[in-house]
Amino acid sequence: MSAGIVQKQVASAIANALLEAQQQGALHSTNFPQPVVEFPKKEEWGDLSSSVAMVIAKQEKRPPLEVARVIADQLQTSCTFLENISVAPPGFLNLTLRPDCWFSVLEEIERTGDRYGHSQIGQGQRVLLEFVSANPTGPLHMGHGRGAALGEALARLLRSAGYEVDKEYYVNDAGRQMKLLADSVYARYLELHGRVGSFPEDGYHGDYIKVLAQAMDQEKGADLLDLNPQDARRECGQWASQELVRAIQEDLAQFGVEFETWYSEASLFASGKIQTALNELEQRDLVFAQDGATWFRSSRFQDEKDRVVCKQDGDYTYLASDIAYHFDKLRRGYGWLINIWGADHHGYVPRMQAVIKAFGYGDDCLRVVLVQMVRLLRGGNKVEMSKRAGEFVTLQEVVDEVGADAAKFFFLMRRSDTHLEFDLELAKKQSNENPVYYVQYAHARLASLFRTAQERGVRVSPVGEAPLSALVQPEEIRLMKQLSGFPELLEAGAKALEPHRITFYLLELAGLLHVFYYKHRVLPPRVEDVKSEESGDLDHDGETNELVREDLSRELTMARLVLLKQVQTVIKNGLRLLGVSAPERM
RNA sequence: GCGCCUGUAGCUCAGUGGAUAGAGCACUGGCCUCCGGAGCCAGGUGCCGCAGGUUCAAAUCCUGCCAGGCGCGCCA
Repeated sequence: MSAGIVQKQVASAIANALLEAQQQGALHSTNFPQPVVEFPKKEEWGDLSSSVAMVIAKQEKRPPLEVARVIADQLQTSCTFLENISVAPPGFLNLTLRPDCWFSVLEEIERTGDRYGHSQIGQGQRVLLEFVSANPTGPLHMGHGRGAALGEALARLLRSAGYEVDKEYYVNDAGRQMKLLADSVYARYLELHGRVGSFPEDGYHGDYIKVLAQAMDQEKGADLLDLNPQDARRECGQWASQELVRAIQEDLAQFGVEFETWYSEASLFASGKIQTALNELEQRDLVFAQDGATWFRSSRFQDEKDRVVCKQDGDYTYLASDIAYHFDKLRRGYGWLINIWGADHHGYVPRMQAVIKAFGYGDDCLRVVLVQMVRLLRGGNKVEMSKRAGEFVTLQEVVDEVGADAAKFFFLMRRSDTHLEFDLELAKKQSNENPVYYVQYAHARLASLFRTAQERGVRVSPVGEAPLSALVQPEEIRLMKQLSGFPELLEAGAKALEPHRITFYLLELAGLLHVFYYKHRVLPPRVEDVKSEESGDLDHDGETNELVREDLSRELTMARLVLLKQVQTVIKNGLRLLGVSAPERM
């Protein structure tokens, strides 16, 4: 556990107060829940608040407000780090901490550095995260980009929470789609040699097929014309899918997404793993023959009906591959499988859950994260895409146009199960409309500050040596509070599989930083500035942007530099989890 | 017909049991002699789709309905 150390401290203080109150007869319950401590919505309500009084009111058989007062009295006497404590209807405990409580957060960040916020809730459990897994029948498009960004961020988030995550891409290099690809490429190849090939009815019409045929022609010349059509087609298919997989790998690498393994569907056939998995099911009496086909009894496991795994013509269905694939994942020792799928595959989820259960695993072993469609806009107008005609915006085009950072950040600004509007013009804008730059700018601004400090010979001291008691301004306290919430954010985000929470956190943190930075100075003015500035140091005041005086002592400079160093660390940590760069300059 | 997802400010969306529901954008007006103005400040908006229910407490949980999206193959 590494929920924010301040919250932890307060929670245990409340827990102690409950016990003490009970020993003194002020409370009667024998069992107390772990007190929940959270940031209240309004600053007037204090730094932290707890609802514990309302939770135990029932077992105490007293009104929540009365219970809250008892706890408050106990805390008042036993707790030294509280500046103020109050109760509010219907029974909240509102706590205001002494400012120096937050200093421990700065120490914690300095001590743990780029691991600040990490936890061990995953306990080293091995997770297989499968995502993208687009058929190697064409280039990746926008929707795949969303899945890719999500998967990469999720992997990093889960690793930060103590899971051992492997990322895997399942390559569908078998089956009907591959046959169509082979036929399409072969037809284009024949055209190159002046022969009229019959282009498959539902083949792939995109221009990239022609490009593939040309490339293959360059490499192999007219060799394929001598083969019988069946062998030639197979050759075309294998060659094309290899090329496409390589192109996909390049696209993803440029997008900053890499996989530990690329798992071939065809290898399941070649190695006999499909038959092995089906035999395993047969031993469990979960397959049967009917109408000349072989069926899996998925209805035993809350699927709506049984499913065919081997067709009348003897071919395996796609489900058969998936059964073998997931069986293999489990056999490789992963205790938790996470699949990121397009939302249009949601109907397939119960079937896959049935497979997991059929092999004797709990249904919590497989978690499917569904990703909704991306609606692409350009300056507010919808960009039409038609996969049929081979016209779609590829991931490559988007990355070329707006950059990998902006693309990833935009993909991760929404919960995965909501539709996403992606406006190319907005993502490109280098202005306040663009959230990516707002966060990155905060980081670059701090980097610049530290460069300037170094130029002027001002050293950033270790936290332990800094006069932190100089930090008393609301903007400073707010920053420290926000920093203290980072560990809890990562834990909760990992549990919920929701990396988008990090983007919102970073936008808030960047906002607090910008406000602070506007209102307060950190470095003393240069000597020549002081001479020309007879009226003394200027600074900005509380809730307005009017100029006011603020004495900038040496101590204050030191303390603020140390604070901002930790802010920079956390922004960098957050951006890294999203897979977005934290630039030193922009 | 059945199933899954979504419905929150003009727009795009946060918020999944807590207090008077938030942010960005858009709109209006202001702020740079100074560490990066890609920044800051001020201005107002809501039958939280509708109706019941559970609870001390519901945007959040349950039920029904309405609207939009997506599925429901011996396709992948």
